[in-house]
Amino acid sequence: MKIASWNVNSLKARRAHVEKYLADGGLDVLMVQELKGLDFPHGEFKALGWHTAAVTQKTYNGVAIFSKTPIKIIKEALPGDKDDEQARYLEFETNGVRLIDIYLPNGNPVGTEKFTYKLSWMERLYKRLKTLRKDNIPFAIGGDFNVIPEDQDCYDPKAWQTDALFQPESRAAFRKLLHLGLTEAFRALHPNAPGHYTFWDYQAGAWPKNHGIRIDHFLLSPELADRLISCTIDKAPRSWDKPSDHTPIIIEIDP
DNA sequence: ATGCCGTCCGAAGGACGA
Repeated sequence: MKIASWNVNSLKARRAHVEKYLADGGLDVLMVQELKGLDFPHGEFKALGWHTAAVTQKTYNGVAIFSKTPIKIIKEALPGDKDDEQARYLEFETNGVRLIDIYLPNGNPVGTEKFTYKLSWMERLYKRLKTLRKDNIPFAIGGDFNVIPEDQDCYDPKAWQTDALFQPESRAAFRKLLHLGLTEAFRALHPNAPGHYTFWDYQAGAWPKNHGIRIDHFLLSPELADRLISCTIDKAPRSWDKPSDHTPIIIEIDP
């Protein structure tokens, strides 16, 4: 079972890219982030053979899933704050597996309510995942975590020192998720391997110079970690015409 | 030290991203 996560930076702008990836990627499930629009063309994707679900809002955020098998939606929002209307969370089951698609808040600039929102969102996520662990529900969570876990996940740690993605608080909150007994798929299979990124800024020639950061991740509960076959970053879509600034990360799970 | 680029909304340029 192949599951991919990809921040597409506008579904409207990346529609052809997504359709190409669904056609050629050999995926069972694709989870995407940053739809950046209210409308989601369920009918058009159904015609292409995909079950879909989406949580959207106007202009910002938004997450969606594509699956070859029917989708049972579990939650369309992260519990813990009824006033939070940002479309960043989708928990579902498909093909007998619990999956979670997230677009974790960016949090910049540090020292503002945006950063405290990021940290509070991560604490709410911790509580939700803790519940799933306590209830012994196997799951995989993937998405744009907007966290650079370690120095080796960043081409130039100094350049990111003041960024919300690299703050000690952000990284500690990420580790706290791992301390629930979760496996970070890419790093578990590729330890001590710097230079592997999932995001490259559009500016300053970041892509050709491989000045990237690794911020898109999959975390697996123990049962699914046991079944993890591979975790790869597919750099190809970042080289396409008018690309997203992120590229897909893919896990393969033994069925 | 800062902007670089891209997208949205909407019809100019600010908000946001990371």
